[in-house]
Amino acid sequence: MVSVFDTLRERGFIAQMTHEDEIKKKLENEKVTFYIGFDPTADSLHVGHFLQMIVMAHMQKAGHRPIAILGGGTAMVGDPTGKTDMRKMMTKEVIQQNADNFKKQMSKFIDFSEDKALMINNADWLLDLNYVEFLREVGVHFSVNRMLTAECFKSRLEKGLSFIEFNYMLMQSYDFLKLNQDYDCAFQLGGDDQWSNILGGIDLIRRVEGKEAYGMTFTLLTTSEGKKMGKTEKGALWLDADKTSPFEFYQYWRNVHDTDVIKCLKLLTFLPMEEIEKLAQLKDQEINEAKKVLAYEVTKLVHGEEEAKKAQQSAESLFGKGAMAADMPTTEITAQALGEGYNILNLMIEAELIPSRGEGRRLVKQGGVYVNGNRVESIDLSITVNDFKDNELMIRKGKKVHRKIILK
RNA sequence: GGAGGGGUUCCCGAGUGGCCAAAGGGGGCAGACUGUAAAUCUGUUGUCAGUGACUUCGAUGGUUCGAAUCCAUCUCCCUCCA
Repeated sequence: MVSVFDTLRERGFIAQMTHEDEIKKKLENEKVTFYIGFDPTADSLHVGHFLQMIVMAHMQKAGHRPIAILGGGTAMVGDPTGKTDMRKMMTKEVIQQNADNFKKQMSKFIDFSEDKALMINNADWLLDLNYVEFLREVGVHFSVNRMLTAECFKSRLEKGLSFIEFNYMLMQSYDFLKLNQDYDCAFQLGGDDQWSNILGGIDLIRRVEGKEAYGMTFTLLTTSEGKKMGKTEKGALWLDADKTSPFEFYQYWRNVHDTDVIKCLKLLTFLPMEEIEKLAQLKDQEINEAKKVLAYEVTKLVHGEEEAKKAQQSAESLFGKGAMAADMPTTEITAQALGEGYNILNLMIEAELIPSRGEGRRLVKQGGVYVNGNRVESIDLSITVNDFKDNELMIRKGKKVHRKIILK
């Protein structure tokens, strides 16, 4: 039996940890309660969160108990880590709404039944804190001098750091202390950018409770060029099917860089290592096979097997044979609106393929627009009923962006 | 509270009365090359329109034939001093 510790290490999750030997031993011999925090700053989880949930799932499988902390309280303040600008302040209501969405999505990956995992909102204790008491209980234990030397604040000192954000570290540390007291949780995990915040909590527990606590961070999901992964032209890659369709989601992973495929397979899927090793042997064109596996597996985890299959089929017929795909972004148009003929540019605007007619003109001029597989030569092209086959029409922009128009 | 500096198109950043829809870079988009990859090269990047019109340079008013550029007020940000 392989321990979770070895699994995490083998798959390349671990970035830093506080006490390697103790952590390893504990994970192998005890049932450990650990926690990861999620700040509800958007209305859906994204890929960064996904990685954290995979870790939780690995840990849960090994018999440990995860606590997912929803940062309903901390999100009120805003984590300055990795941000170059001050965050927008969010209202209580928005944060609450986001937290609810998170909860729903998270339940897909983690088993919260029978106390196997907990989900707690830190707003429960943070919002009611008394300022002076908090300062006396928690504030005393923090040295401003030392905080300022932390990497996460350093960069912000040049751009400006407000007092509210400066306090983020104290609040997260307090979370850890609270969980340690109430749930006997002595182990915090997080993305590598959370390292200093985690250390803050460990320090606080040691000072207040005289107990040892542990921390571990994981590799941030970055491309080989060091950029954050999960960004698309529309912003983040969301786990919510309404915000990022399963097809788009699939395509994102289908198109990752060669150099990132294996890393992603290890981090984002539960495929056994032997299988991944095999895929790692592939060269050049064959790497596409590994990408297909990656895209399918990740989509399956997030959207379910059925959606993953659909996305895969769409992709194959689209890029493979050129046949009609069953599932891809569609736009409906009525025969009445179509009338005597609909200008191609207007149709593309209607289908949200282009933001303006100017953009459309450019695309056509440069030969980047196709209707039913034929390049559009003129911006005056008029689409009529005759262009539809079985009431369907395909418009393609560039090589990868497709839209199906349905005649009603 | 005092002194100074600044807010330019998606981002960074030039521009200090007409030649400015505004240099340059980044990013985006398309084409070529490919493996639905990367790198590279080319084109393009305010809106509408067949070369012209309209809206834009923190906000509002003013000076002027003409303002991103000058003046006034407001607003936000930064630096130094307290």
